Amino acid sequence: MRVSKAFIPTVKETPGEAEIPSHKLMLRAGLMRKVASGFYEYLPLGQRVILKVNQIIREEMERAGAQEVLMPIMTPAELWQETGRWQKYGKELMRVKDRHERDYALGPTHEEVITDMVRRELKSYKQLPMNLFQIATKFRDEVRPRFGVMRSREFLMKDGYSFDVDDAACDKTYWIMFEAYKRIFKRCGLLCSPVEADSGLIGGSFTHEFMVMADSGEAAIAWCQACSYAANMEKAIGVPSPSAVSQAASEACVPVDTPGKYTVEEVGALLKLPPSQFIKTLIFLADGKPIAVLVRGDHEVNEVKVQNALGATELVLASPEKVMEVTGAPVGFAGPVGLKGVKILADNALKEGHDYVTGALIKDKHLIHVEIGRDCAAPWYNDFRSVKDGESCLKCGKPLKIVRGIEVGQTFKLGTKYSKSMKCVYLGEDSKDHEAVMGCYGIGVTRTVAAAIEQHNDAEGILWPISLAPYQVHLLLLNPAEPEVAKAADQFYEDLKKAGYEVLYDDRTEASAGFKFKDADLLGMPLSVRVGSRGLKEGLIEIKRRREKEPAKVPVAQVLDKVREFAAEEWKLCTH
RNA sequence: CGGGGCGUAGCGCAGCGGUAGCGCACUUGGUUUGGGACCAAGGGGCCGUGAGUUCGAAUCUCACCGCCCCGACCA
Repeated sequence: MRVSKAFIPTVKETPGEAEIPSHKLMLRAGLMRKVASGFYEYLPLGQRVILKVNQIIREEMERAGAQEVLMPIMTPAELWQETGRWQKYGKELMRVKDRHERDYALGPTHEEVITDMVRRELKSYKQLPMNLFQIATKFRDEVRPRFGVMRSREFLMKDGYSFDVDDAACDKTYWIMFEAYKRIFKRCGLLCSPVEADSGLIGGSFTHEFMVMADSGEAAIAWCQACSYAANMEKAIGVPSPSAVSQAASEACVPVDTPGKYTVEEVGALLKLPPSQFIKTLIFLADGKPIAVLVRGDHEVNEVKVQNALGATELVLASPEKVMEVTGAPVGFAGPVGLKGVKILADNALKEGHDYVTGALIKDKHLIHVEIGRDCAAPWYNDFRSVKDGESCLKCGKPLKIVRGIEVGQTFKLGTKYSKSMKCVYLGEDSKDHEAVMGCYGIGVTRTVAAAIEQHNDAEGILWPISLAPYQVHLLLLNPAEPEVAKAADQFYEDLKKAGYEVLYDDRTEASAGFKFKDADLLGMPLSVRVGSRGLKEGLIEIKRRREKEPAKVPVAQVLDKVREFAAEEWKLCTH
């Protein structure tokens, strides 16, 4: 494509609305424009990247035995009512009425539609397994769209659904999809890790989120580089640092004055004791009932873990008034000793330690020499805290890092949740009806594009992995006014195309060399070929990799070989 | 939905009671041409919308709309 004829509106200044690198660069490089909050239009360059991601997904899904279908974006309310999600989904489900006042939802995901489709055709176990996917526009009326295409209301998603005869067969399919996902993201040139996660609204028995590591990510992950253990903070388990005191206190537990000191830090400073010798006591309301959660002074309560352990639907921190009512003291002086009438949960890390300090349930007093089990009843121990950065990995003992990640895909084993409520059954070998066992597998296509930029950019612009780059080679004609230079560049354009490369040819006569360099850095094609009078005089052409600072200068006759060599190196980074 | 901020030229911004401005971009002519060139001449605005206050409103007041950020929420 000649730049002189292309629709690639690059922008020098950063639009004010953009916050994170991918959003800024997608606007600046002319990949997309915003139409309204949460809606974007993709310009030619953006669309080319999307098509590349789609193609990789198609190839890997087909390799894994899935078949492509296409479902409507408008879905009838009755299907959602069958599974109860018409009520449960909330405002995110975009509801619309047609001219006959009939209710529909714009599909945010398609479990109901696909289950309906399959149940109408599924008769015998001989038709299973069945694994179907589509790449289609999804609509979710997000509370707060942000970060450009990272969290938009309309977006492109690959969603796949599998149907198997039983649990074991579903597991097998799940792991085939899991492997396919790893291949897809590797081929997209992304550093991506599957993490154990919570299953949320879709429900089901187990699930992985595929996270692209990037500082701007919305989710925190505990990650071990040594053994590649990775888990969502809601699930992650680490080995805590040793307790401050390992021997039981011989003295009896006694109150001390701590006037005006509420926090672990303040009381610790006053008593000259480390935070890890404290028991931090937080009062929560679980479905309205007060509970106390104990963690070590240097740890934080993980509310999702508490909520899941209790099986509660709602967990909120108690108000100061409620704390007063439950503990008999203001916030800051709660403790397990003498605490009556509430269920007490304690984090596992507290089990090992001794001689603790904790609130005395009296204003301005704390207790020292506290022994759990001696001074108060043994609580319900479980994992109730968040992993801390630098803690040891449970699997290999190496330090865990807390990193941020962008969720680009998720795999769920659904079980029979949908096939049961929607009666998606087949006749088994035993001549009886059985519910199909389902899995579902999503990839945010447009989000993957943003994540790729998030992971591959510098101060000048994008650095596309060659597998996603809109064009593999950016050819720059530096001196368009000089006929012999222009002629040479034109020839390279033809030769490179003939050699099978996708070439963006900056043939503009009005743009200066410097302008073209800046545009090339911004657009981020992995390779650029620079044809100028300076080099041409000596018979040399510059070939520059976007990731390298300096170009290679090669004789005219060797340009294609050098391009081939560099391209091969780039492809190695995107090969599974 | 709570808190904060912003709406002025295509983009980035200034102006904050008295004739609507700057930089970039755009058009024309000329000179340039290896890291976002220079000179000259131009075009482009219901100052988000509506109501008020005022002799006079981009500027003050109120309401509404839109957008952005933080939070709650999130396959």
